[in-house]
Formats: sequence, structure tokens, C-alpha cells
Amino acid sequence: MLSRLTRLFSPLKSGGASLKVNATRRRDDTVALNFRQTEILELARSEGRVVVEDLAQRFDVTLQTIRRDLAELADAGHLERVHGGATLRTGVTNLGYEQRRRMNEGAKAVIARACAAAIPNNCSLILNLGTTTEAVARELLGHSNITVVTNNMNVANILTANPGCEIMVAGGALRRSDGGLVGELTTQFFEQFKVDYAVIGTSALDRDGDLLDFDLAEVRVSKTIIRQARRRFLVCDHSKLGQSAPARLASLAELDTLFTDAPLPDDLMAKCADWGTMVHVARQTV
Amino acid sequence: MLSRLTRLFSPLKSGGASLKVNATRRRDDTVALNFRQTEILELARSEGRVVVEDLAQRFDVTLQTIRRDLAELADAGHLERVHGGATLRTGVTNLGYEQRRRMNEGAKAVIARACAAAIPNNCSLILNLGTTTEAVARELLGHSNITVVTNNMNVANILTANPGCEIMVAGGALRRSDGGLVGELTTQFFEQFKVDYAVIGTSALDRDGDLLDFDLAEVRVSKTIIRQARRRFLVCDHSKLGQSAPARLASLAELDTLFTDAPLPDDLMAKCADWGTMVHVARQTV
DNA sequence: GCGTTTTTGCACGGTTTTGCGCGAAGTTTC
DNA sequence: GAAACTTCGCGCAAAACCGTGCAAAAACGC
Repeated sequence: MLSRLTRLFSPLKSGGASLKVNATRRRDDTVALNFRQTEILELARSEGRVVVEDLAQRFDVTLQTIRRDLAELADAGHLERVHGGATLRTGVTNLGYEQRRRMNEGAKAVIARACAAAIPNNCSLILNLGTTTEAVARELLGHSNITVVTNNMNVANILTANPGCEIMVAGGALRRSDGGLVGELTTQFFEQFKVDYAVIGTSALDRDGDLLDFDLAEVRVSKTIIRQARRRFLVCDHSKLGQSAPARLASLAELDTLFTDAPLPDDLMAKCADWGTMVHVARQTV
Repeated sequence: MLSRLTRLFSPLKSGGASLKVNATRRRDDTVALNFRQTEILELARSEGRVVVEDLAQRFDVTLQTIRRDLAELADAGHLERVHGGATLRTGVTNLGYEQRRRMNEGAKAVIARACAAAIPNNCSLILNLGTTTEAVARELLGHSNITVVTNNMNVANILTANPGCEIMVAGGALRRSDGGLVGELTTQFFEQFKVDYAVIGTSALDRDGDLLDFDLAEVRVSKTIIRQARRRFLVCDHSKLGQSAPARLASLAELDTLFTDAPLPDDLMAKCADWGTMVHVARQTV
């Protein structure tokens, strides 16, 4: 812990003529990053963190080389070095949230990929709160000429890496726990838009096909989002199935497509067929 | 084969002092790229980067030739040379902002400290764009029970570390270069608030006491911020003095206090006295 | 065709980057 | 709280990469 703080307060040493720098120095004292460093930064931006060992393997270089890269990126203020790797410097680091993000990481990724594949270029969409919608943002990094409206600061951060994406951040009260913007003002903000697609997540999906959540303020925002979109996608991994939460957000009946990673129970499947809600079960591509 | 095609692309070699440049020089001092260079540039644009070795193989020329090409493309400002190849200039990294943040780092810190000292606990305030206002946010980490409304994502990130601070993020279009939220929607958002203090920065402060900036959209937002606050603080280090920028944001006359790090010229000082604008010159504490 | 200009290839010395070994610092476990 | 294990940073030597001068080759103008 202390080590992290020391790091924050040590950039003075790089202020003057720093010695061996593994990247070419420009006139203006900024540094042109080499290939690997650029890519590491991209990775960090999309994943939120990078691990020394993984990077070494990925680029087929030794650990020392990666460490040098990370040290430079940290010096330049782009990353924050931590034991074993590096993270983005964004302050929104909530332990519980990080944990939730890692849960079913693989499942979320395949769901997100399927969802992103259903979203064309040249369109507008809303991404709301949730770790799965963040995964969708990551999969949208390759899309071009899209406008994304979001109340999720993490989504906004991720999508800055995509120059072909205009980002509109919704106003509102910032929730520290997950970087979410919620409240009356957020609702008002979304009311000023009408987009082609909405991608929403949920805390729970019960047997009746109802989407449930814990925070009433968040639910109000989500309801508005659903209202302001032409097509509505739900991204939701199997762990949410059969769970419960106090606030009702919507019914699957109101949505166009559900992207998930495991087949629904037969009765729910039948209901979806009734409602005309498509169900897309994404499969792990080994 | 390719070398023969090169011919086709080297017109107008009309004289001028010929340096040793591997591309023909035109009257207007721009350079006509040869066939290979054009294609390299295209490749770079589509791939994001090019590798010396790959290019040499692709064009069936030696490494030196490619290096010469890249050197020229870099000279012309089209590419950024890095070890082993070259990347697009507008890479993923938005330097420039980092750089600005580091300029006069010390001065900004003392200015920010003075400004934060003038802000009590239990109040509401707006922090707008600018690296100096970010410094203020850092100095506000110790305050308690404050509400901060901001259109600066960095400020929001910084203040998440202060649990005694409610953060309201303004909605709007996200500007990648500095994490700023600007535009009509941002203005609308601020119009819904009335706060105790506004802390604003500026790109330039001229001899007439006018605050100037480059981006008109940003200026509109700033004007609104000034209107929605009971007391207005300007934080502005000495490097901004006497600078110029196209858009007029406000006059010192409209502000309550200026926090800076060097005394103003006498005439401007007199004007401030006239206007009742306090000037607080913060001193470096060794 | 012949002189001139431009471009390319080759050789060489200098610079940057990388890998390796080692002691120090940090993290985990019991 | 101490031992076992990782991870880290640094110095040094090898390897890869870079720029430059010079001569051969190609293309051009007339």
C-alpha cells in the first residue's frame, strides 16, 4: 500500500534529464512510445489493468523488458505501476466493483461480443451501468462512426480509445462504487435523446422474465433509457438467472433481444417466444 | 518493377535549392511523396503503424531505403518515427494534455492551495475545465461535506478519493484531449444549479483584464458557470498573463478573486482595485 | 546518346533496445 | 512475526537498429 503512494510522489526524479529511456525523446520533452508501449496502453485502457507476465508472453519478450515499458508509461503518467502489473490511474477503484467485474469474465466477454456484432457502424446507442455493458464497450472499440451515450464513467473511459466514436456522458450524481451516474438529472439527460440501440444490464432476471435491480434511482434511469431507444438489448450472464432484487426495471417482453451465455428454462423460453423477444445464447469459442 | 512506377509519381521537380531529399520538392516547399512513401502512409493509416523490416520485404528494397522514407515522412510530420518502424502521429496517446499538466506544476499547486483555503466546508461549488482547477480538486481532498459540480472528468476522478464530497458530473460531449465535457447539453446542465463558489481557469488573461480561450463551446459553458455561482474565483498562473486567444470568456470585473502566483502589472492591478476584484498572489513555500 | 540528377545499395560506426544475473524490496503463508 | 516465494530495479554485454558517406544504377533532359 505504501509502495503505491511512494510511486505517486516520486515523479520528481524524472523531471530533469532522465537517463536511459526506452523510447525516443522528442523536442518538447514528451516521449514517443514504441510499438509495444502503445499496445500496452491500449490494452490497459480496455482491460483496466495489465499483468507483467501476460504481457511478456503476449509480446514474446522477457519480464524485464515489460517492466521497463511499464516504468516508462508510469513515468509519463499514463499508468500506475502496481506489484505484478499496472492499472489505469482513474480514481474509480472500488474493490467490490473490481471483484464483480472479474466474475464470469469469460462469459461476459462472449456475451458482449455477440451483442456488439448485432450493432452496426454508423448508429447511435446508449450503454448503461453494469460490468457486462462495460464488456460491450470493449467490443465496440473496432466500430466506426458511432455515437455512444452513457451514464457509466468506465464505459466513457474505455471508448476514448476508439477515435471513431463520439461519446456523450450523461450528467448526474457520481456513484463512487461503480462510476455510475444516477438520479433525476441523469434521467432528464437521457430524455433528450432518441437512439437506435440501448444496451442494458440487470442485477437479476427472475423466472417471470422480470428484470430486477437494487437501486431505485438506477432503475428510474434504466426505464428512461429503454423508452428512448428504438431497439433494446439486454446483456445478462447466467448467474443473474433466478436471482432476486427489490426493484422492477422492466420485463423481457419490452426488450428486443436478450444476449446471454446459457439456455433459459423452457417456460421462460416459451414466454420469450410469445413476446417476440429474441434470445441469443453466445457460446464460448474454445 | 516498382522502381519503374516510381517515375510516374515524381512530377514538377522544378528546382529550388535541392537538399538531399528523396522526394521531389515543389515550389510551395511541400514535398511530393514518391510512390512507395504514399503507400507507406496509406499502410500506416490503415494499420496504425508500420515496421521497417516488413516494408523492406513488401517493396523489395533494403532497410536503408525504407528508413530514408520513414525519416522523410516523419520530417514532413506525417508519421512519428519509433524504433523499428513508425506510427501515426495522432496515436492513441493524447499527449499535450499531460504536458500542459506538468507546466508550472509547482505554481499551480500553490495557487490551488490558496484557492482551496478560501473555500469552506459545507458548501457547494463548480469546478470547470483546466489543469489548474484539477490542482484545486486535489487540494480539496481534505474538505468535508462539499458538493462539487464539474464538467471535468479528471476532477471527478480525483475527488472520488474524498468521501466527504458529493460529486455531480455535468453531461455533454466528451472531449478526448482533456476529458472535458462541453456543448449545449453541458450548458443546460449547469443552468440547473446555483452554487456558492465557482472556480474557473482560463487559457489567457490579457492586459485589459479579459479572460480569453480557444474553444467557443467551452467559453459558453464557462459563461454559464459564472452566472450560476454566488462567488467567482479565477485560478491562473503567470504564464497565462499577456497571452492571447480568440474567444472572450469574461472580464476580471465580473469575478470576485483572482488567485495567481506573480504580481500583476500595475495598470491591471489598479483596474482590479477599481472593480473590487481581489488579487491573491500565492507564494512558493520554499 | 550523353551529361546531370535522383534513387538505391552497401559498409561502417554509433545508438538504442533487449536479455541475463543478482541483490533488494514486496507479498503471501503459516 | 518470520520464512518462502515473487516481483523489482540495476549494471553489463550482446543484439538489433539507426544514420551517413560513397559509389553504382536508374531515370531524366536535351
